[in-house]
Order: sequence, then structure tokens, then C-alpha cells
Amino acid sequence: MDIAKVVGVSRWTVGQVLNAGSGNSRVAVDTARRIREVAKQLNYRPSFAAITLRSNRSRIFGMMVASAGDPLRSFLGQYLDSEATKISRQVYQANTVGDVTFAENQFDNVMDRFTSHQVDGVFCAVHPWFPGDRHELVRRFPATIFYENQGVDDFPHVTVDRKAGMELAVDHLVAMGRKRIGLALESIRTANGRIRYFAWQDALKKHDLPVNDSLCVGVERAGMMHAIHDDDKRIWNFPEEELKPVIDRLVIRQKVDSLIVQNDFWAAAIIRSLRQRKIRVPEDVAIIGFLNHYLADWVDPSLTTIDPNHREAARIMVEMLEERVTQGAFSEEMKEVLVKPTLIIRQSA
Amino acid sequence: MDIAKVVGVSRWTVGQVLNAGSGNSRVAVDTARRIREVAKQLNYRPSFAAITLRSNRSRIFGMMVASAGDPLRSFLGQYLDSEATKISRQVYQANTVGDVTFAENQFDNVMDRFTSHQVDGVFCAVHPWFPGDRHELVRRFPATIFYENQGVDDFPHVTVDRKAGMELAVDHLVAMGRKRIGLALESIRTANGRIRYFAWQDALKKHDLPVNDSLCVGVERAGMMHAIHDDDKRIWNFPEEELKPVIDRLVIRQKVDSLIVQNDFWAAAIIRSLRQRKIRVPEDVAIIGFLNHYLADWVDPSLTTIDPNHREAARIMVEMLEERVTQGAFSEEMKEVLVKPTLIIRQSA
DNA sequence: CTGAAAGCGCTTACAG
DNA sequence: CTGAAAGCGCTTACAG
Repeated sequence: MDIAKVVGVSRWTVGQVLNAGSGNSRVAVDTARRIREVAKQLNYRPSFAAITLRSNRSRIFGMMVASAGDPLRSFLGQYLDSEATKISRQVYQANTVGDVTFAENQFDNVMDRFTSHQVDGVFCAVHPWFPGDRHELVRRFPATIFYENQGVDDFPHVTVDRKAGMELAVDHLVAMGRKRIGLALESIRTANGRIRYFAWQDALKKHDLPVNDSLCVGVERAGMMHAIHDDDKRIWNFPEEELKPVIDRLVIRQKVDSLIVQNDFWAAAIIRSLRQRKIRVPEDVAIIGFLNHYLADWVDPSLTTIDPNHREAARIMVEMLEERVTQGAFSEEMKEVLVKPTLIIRQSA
Repeated sequence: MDIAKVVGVSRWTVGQVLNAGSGNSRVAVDTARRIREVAKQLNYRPSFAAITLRSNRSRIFGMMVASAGDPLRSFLGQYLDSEATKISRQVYQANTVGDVTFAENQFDNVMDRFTSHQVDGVFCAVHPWFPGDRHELVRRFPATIFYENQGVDDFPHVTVDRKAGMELAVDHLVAMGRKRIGLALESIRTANGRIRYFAWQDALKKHDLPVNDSLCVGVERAGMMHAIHDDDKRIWNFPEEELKPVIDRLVIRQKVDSLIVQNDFWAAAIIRSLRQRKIRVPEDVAIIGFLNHYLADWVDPSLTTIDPNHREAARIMVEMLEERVTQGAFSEEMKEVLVKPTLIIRQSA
């Protein structure tokens, strides 16, 4: 530290001033001011490498994500960086799905990088259906928080409150005067599917609407119905034709006046199909999606949808991880943390 | 290094084996193998902090981005990470636009973080219209490469070959049998606008189509016509109404049979307007956008558009920065590097 | 307050 | 090959 020489004090003094928060009673005010001046003048920035080596704390949180390009995870990453910056932490983001021609699954490689960086903790926001040994992850990094339930009990995860989201959607449709509110899900057998299914029933009851199971479709298709980015063709693939039964059963046969669907991809695909059949959205059928994915603003009509509040999720995740790092253990109420979603009202409902 | 003790050799020997590439002639084959075994067994991972401190090279490239959530920059970031991983480099990504309530412009803060990390080089992919002192950036980090021209001469930037993109679009429309090919740009006075304008003219001439300036509109609106994410309302804002003159002049008055437009936002907004006027896309007017932005797959009809090849851009950027870091200087041909775009054909043209 | 010292994990130049 | 040593920038315990 040249600062010490310039000011003519010891390195210890400089350290006291630069590292102390505000209450530095142990150094003369004048000296402290002078040190700060010189530090600024010399454009002094502490070396993270040296601090890490000495303190065994990197102040870096690792973030794992399948593919950072994904337009939802990308926002989660941005907000995590933003929140971490507030408490002088860094977020180092790494993709577990890399260039397929080079190495298909980078999950292990990312863990090694995290070890080399001596990350203080890990956010794992890899989509649950992507590969990667999560149990090995928490073994190597006990300070790990998941985004979405990824099947590792005993470790906390943050996820959207799907029950609350369903209630928001039904409330809104009822306020619009809709009475035959349909529900189209990927599955009503999975944990998340059941939560939504029962929440739909509860919300209908709350408004004294009849609960009618024929207004609910679980597609139960083998394989996922997510939009997957084809890196080579640079398009997003989605099995749109699989949604035909949803329209046939709920819209045509059951004549629902509104539809709450699995997510925004479903909503976009259904709107497209309905247009071909000259069924108007929202006049004939109102549609509510889930995710507030990027496409919601751009389809026509634009999508009314449930936003999972990634900013709030990021805030909570950083807070939890910081607590874990400083306290040395997760507290009991950290098992599953639910984030309250928000209804974003656009044109489709 | 415990490995040395376990194997019963010196730290130097271990270093030779673990750090050498393949040609380690100086250590006995058996010893080398044994060292590697133990290293694997002990799950040894080198400490980046120690290496950085010792070697004064962090092997980290900093990436600056206005907001990593942006669905195009997010892919650039993913590909940069992917490419850097191949040559054992890390990409540390930081947002210059953070939480507005905390600190509006983080550009300086990001530079300080990069200094503290001792990044070996910087990718600056902040949109040109976002604030931040780029000249200060290159002063502090001479190994900086820009994505898009950000007004810093003497430093290289990588950008899409707009002329080539325009040619792809016109070729495709001509092959479809279109003859009145309109062009709608944000401005034909800016450098990028002029490139596209002249490229449009050249492409028409190539196909012996008459060059008619009344088929070209430059909106020349004060202020930007980009989609901007409203973090609070969680919607993307775009001044859609400003595109009315484009439709009135080119589609209604000039009766173009096809339209090449500024970008995919424009294309989506124009498609929406045309539907209201009962003008069919692509039957009456074919539309070609630019960006292959996330929305391209989800609007109806889906967008035919020019993809700027972010993966290739990332490959080049990593290669250039690596060369800069190892050679100590940019070579002459690195001033402006153009990436060949690709036409992604969907439904709108 | 000062000042000299130890040590974090690594690399490397050096004497054997 | 070995082995002891120096030093990267920092923090911290210690004797004054």
C-alpha cells in the first residue's frame, strides 16, 4: 500500500480507515481524512484476490443456470447481481449447458470453477429438468439455495406462491364477469400441478361458482411442454399441436368463457389457434398465462399473466444466503420460501 | 499442497505435473500419474485467488452490460461464457444499470469491481445510448472490446454486417416474387441507418428493380424507438403509435408488397396495426425484421428476420481479447470486425 | 497510534 | 529431480 508511505503512517492505520465502516474511533480524524483523500487520488481499489486468500472469504456468490440466455433466468440473474451489489457481494454466473459441441453438461465443471473461486455460497437456478447432481452440489457447497424445488430436501428453495397466483387470476376473471373459468395444465399429478388445481377449486368456491372437473385439463403428455431454444436454428421449439385437445375439450365442447393456462407459451399458442378458428380473445374467451415471459408484451392481444416476481425472489435469495454465510446454518423457516406473485393486466383478460 | 506430502515428492514436482499441458518431459511418467491420481482423489482445485495474486493475471474477462436481463444481451453473455470456458477463462458479468432506487448508474462502480478483480480484459456490451464514460473505461482497461460501435475510436468493436443483412432480406423477398420492397428505418442520417439505406438501394439495383426513394421512410423521431423494460410495471414499453406514418406512407399510399423494418419490435408493432386494418401478412405485405429477438417466434405470424449471430460475435470477441491479452496490442485489422448475419425464415416473409 | 512479522496458496528462480 | 525461499496484497495478532 503506497498510501501508507505517502501519508506517512503505517499500513495498519490505513487498513483501519479503509476497512472500518463509519465508526473509526481509533484513528485521528485528520489522519483518516488524509488517508481517504490519498486513497481516492491514487485510485486505490483493494485486491479481491489478496482479500480472498487472506480471509478465506471470496465475497462471491456463484449462480448456476442452465442457460443464462433464457429470458426469465436472465432477469433473475440481473436482479441477483443488483441485490448482491448492495451488500458488496459479487455474483458469478455460470452456465451448466454450454456449447454442445464442446461439452454437453458443464454442471461438474461449474462446481469445480466455484471451488476454485472459493465462492461463499451458491444459487442454483438450473431448471429442474436439466441434468446435474444437486446432491453432490450441496455436499460440496453447503451454503446453497435453490430457485424452484429441485428435489433436494433439507436445503431451502425459493419459489413462486402458485396458490396465490391462481387466486389472483380467478379473482380477476370473476371481476370481469366470467363464470365458466377453465384450467389447462401440463399435469395435475405433479406437486406443482396439484397445488394449482386445488387452488383453482378453492378460488371458484370462494366466488360461489360451481366446481366442475370437466373444465380442467391436464395434458399429461410424456416429455416436457416447455419452449426450448434451438441454438443452431436459433428458434424456440414448442410442441404447439399438443394443445389441440385443450381447445377442443375446454373451448369447443365445454364452452368456457375464460382459460387459465400453464404458462405464457401455452397462452400464445392457444391464442394463435383460437384466431384460426375465428374465436376472439378476450371477447369470447379470456386468457391468463403465467410467467410474464418476454413474449407477453408482443403477442396480439398482449397477455394478461401472473408475474412470479423475480426481483423479490432475488432479494430474498440474497438475504437468505447472506444469513446462511454469516450464521453458519439455515434457520428452520427457510425450508420453502414462497414469493407472492403479481397479476399483470394486458389485453387478453 | 497436501498432494506433495501424500505422494512424497516436492511441491515443485506437483506444480510441474498439474500446470504443464501435455508435454511434461521433466517428471517421471509414474510419478506424474501418481500425482494426478492423488490430485483427483483429494479433489484438488487450484485457488484462483492465489494464482491471481502470484501471477497478476486473473484469467477473468469482465463483461459490462446495461441490463443482463435483456433477451439479446443475455444470449451474448451466455455465449461469451461458453467460449471463454473453452480456453479456461472466466466471464464476470456486471450490470451498469442497477436498482434505480439504490444507484442509477453503476458504470463507475463496475469499473471499480473490475479493477478489484484484476480482470485481464473487458467486453463492453452496454447499449450505445446508455450512459457511462467509455473513454475512462479504455483508459483504465486498455484491453477492451466493444460490442457495437460505442463511439470510442482506436478501440475495436464487433458488430453485425448490416449491409450483408440487408442483401439477404432483399434477395429473399425477390425470390418470393416481391417487387415493391419498402424500407422503414429509425433514421437514415445515422451511420448505421445510412449503411442500411445504401445497401437496400444496391440490393434493388442488383435485381434490376427501380430504386424509388418514396419507398423508404426514416422516422427521424426525437428520442429512441427501442423497447425499454419498465422494471416496476414489468412490461416492455415501445412507442407503437409512432409507426403510423410508416404504414400510411409505405403500405397505404405506396402500396409496397413487402417491408424491411428497423427491428423485430417494429415488425411486431406493424403486424399488429396491419391486422387491425385487415391487411394480411405475408399475403398482402411481407415483413422482415432484424434481431431475431425472442418475440420473433411468438408473434402471429411469426417473424422472418435477420439474426445477428451472437454466437459468432462471442467467438470472435473472445478470440480477439485473448489475442490482445497475450500479444499486448490490438492488431490493425481489429478496428471494426463485421459478423455475417443469417436470415431466419418463419411466416411473415 | 507505530512497525515488524506471519501467513493465506500459489509460482518461480535458485542452489544443490 | 529436491528443498528451502521469496513474494504477490492483504489482514491481524503482537510488542512497543
